[in-house]
Amino acid sequence: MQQDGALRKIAKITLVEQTVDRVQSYVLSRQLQPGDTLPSEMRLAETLGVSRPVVREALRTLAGRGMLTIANGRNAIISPVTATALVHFFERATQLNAVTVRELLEVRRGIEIQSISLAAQRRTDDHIAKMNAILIGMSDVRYDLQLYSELDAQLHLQIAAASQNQMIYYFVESLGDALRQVSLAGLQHRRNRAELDEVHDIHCQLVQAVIAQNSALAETTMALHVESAMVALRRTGESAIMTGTSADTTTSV
Amino acid sequence: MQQDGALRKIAKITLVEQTVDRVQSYVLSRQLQPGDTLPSEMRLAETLGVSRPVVREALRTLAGRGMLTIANGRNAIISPVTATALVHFFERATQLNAVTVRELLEVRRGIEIQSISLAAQRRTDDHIAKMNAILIGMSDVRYDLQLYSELDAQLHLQIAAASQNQMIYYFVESLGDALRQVSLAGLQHRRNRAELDEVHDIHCQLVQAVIAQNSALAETTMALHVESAMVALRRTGESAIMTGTSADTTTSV
DNA sequence: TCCCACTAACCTGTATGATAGGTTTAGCGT
DNA sequence: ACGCTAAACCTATCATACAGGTTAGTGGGA
Repeated sequence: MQQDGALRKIAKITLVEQTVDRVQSYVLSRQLQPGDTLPSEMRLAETLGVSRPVVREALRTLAGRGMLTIANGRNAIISPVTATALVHFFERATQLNAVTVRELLEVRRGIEIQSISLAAQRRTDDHIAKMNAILIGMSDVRYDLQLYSELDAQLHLQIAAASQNQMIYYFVESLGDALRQVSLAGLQHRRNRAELDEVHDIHCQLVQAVIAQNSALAETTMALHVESAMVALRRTGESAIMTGTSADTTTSV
Repeated sequence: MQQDGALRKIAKITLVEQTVDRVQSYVLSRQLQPGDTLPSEMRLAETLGVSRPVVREALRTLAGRGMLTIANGRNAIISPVTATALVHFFERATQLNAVTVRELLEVRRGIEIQSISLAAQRRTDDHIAKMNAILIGMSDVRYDLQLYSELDAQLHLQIAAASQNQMIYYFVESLGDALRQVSLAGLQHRRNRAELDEVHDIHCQLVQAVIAQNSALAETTMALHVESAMVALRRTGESAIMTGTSADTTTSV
């Protein structure tokens, strides 16, 4: 009786998983858009011939993937595409140490260069205005690391917006999130004023290149910018390895 | 009456959502690694003071995010980080037309350039050997679009492997997946032999640059390569817009 | 002594039924 | 015509039960 397990395994997709697929097909076949609602759990259960708990678990799975929003009293709603799935992904990768901060920064380098390259080609006057506004704010808080890094993130987002590429925007958003959590605190502590001025100067150059629609210059400047972050990280990485973990006094005295 | 909505929203986190967070904290606090198991649903339910269905729905949510694997008879298992979450994300973005193929290709451009740049710096002889093996295979099937594109994907993956950056590998993997589904069929149909030879030639140049550890050359060559794909896409995009929702496997009744 | 088959304990998969509480809508009253 | 309320609908959660998969221990046979 156990030997047909090999065959069974193929056929042995659980009801919940089948339901996940079928709900997904339902959404796809009707071309449901963000904001549209699914039928109620009871109706889905009847239609698909399964019990309500099975439907609920399937919906939770899809909600976990970022496809649905579930709330009390309302039918499930199709979610718009957002960066949350990416945020979860990066969060998890860093928490498991499956991926190092260095690796994230390298990805960021590729994305940000592409981002500013497109931004230089496609930016509108409106984008420029917003970037300049952010730059002015940055100059004001230039020596407040907390506030500055906040505006720094906004500037990079604005550049991504100017790239007219939604996907790039999501990546810049989620990568910024992941990197802030992982390394920013430790990273920025050991910067003196000269270095901070230099960083701000590069930010100005970035915007200048975008204004001038000089995408080659924008790319190289951005490369410089990200690489300086990598260097700073390497510097901190040597002394302050994982302040968060156990109080293990390594014997490397 | 609507004003307390803000307050309500804070207090009104469902038990399932709380349980999601608490299970996640549990995993984090114990530093559970891929392959490790969670306590049984019953034990979790007791520990957290909720019913088993609530625990199950929370676990399904986390499984949807790619954090857990759930199977019959076994406790839930911590999943390794894989590209599946990214695949779902890209799949959904393209299905909703929230993102165009052009946008995906632009992201790919940034990632692949970074990928090959690092590959040129870090590749080992073993990587080179595998790339050459793939190139030979490609040459053999040079005019069979189906087989060629398969090896093409493998080559790009091998380059990503040589970059020694796991995250980049995931991106190359999932972007390849998304782009294959969306555009490859239509895209490659209108290529004649001369163009195919040209494409193959560029592939050879890519590997040459990696071998020579010339990362600048590798970057520009890759830029060329991806941009030619963009041009080809634009060409097909004009006539064959959205072969789109193929009525594929809507199998089970 | 060693190996294998079998069973018992544990676990997830799924269904049913019930109740509490949030949302929406239609109807009622002014 | 407008506002309010109540009914209808829906999700959230719980308790319970049983079927079927997995694993480990146990006892018997070679």
